[in-house]
Amino acid sequence: MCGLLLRMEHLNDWDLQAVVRSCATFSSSRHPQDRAGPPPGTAAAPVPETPVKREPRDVVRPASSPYGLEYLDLDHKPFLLSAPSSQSWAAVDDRHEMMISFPAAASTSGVRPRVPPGRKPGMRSSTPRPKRSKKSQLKKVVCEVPVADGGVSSDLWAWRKYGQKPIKGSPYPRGYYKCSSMKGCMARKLVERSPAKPGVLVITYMADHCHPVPTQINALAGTTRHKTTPADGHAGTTTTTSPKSHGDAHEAVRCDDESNETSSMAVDGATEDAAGDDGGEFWPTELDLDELLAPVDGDLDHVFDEDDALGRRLSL
DNA sequence: CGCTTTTGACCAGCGC
DNA sequence: GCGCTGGTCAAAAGCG
Repeated sequence: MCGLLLRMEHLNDWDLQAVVRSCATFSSSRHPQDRAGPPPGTAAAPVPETPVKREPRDVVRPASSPYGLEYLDLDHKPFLLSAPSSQSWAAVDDRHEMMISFPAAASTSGVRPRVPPGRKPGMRSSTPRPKRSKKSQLKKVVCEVPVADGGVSSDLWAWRKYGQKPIKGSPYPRGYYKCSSMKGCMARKLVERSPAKPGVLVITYMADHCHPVPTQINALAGTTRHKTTPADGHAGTTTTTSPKSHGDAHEAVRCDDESNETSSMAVDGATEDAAGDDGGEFWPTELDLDELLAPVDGDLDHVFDEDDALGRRLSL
């Protein structure tokens, strides 16, 4: 890969950490020595006052936030980061892209408030869902990851699939995932194959997590599935939060074609395993962006030159 | 037993 | 206003 492409636009108050963390994760997990240091992470992950309580949108995270977002030009035009192909991340051979888009009108979280559980059949009308934010206003982060990448670009979070829909114009269905790391977490992600590039998975993250990155793999998840549905680019969803293998993150990363079909926890678990190396701390949270971006530092000029081309890449 | 995925139905936004 | 489409819910079934 090495091409960690990071594109951001319309940055405002949305919590980017989860997203950034997501992308940071794969790179760090791919790069043993880079994350040799103590996961940085630790406590940096903002711990919500209550597990399910969302952090107020207007809360400004300290500049010293885990990923040092201050490195990013959050207030200006979109930019993108990419690592030179000469990168030492030999294991990563494909390009990852990420686009963060924010609506001018920060629709709260971009995702409607959680609907009280227990909706009864036929009672939907009695418990109207809050109006869904306009699609155009959803705050999204889009990552393109090569299918062959095994979903490494996935994240530390545990996701539970809650739906799948065929998408018009695309031969591949789109899978809908919610964060299952913690109940009440509104984080979601959509996974689908790019119609134009079947070898690329487009992962769209929406909303942010209301909890720190799970250290030990998700307590809520307990199963691992490996299914294959060759036809659609989505099935094969692998959900995993295997509570084992802490410390073998890299070996644990699956790259076989099957597991990488979709998001997943197989990968997530792998990265989580990495987190486990530190003894239960939220490792990624303090991942220093310097470290993360070090590989691309010298190439930013080059990257910016490509901005134009990238601007054409993803549009939601 | 607790979690997941699957799947059909419902709901709401958007375009015409 | 209507139809299409995408997003979500929740029951059912499967897995460890």
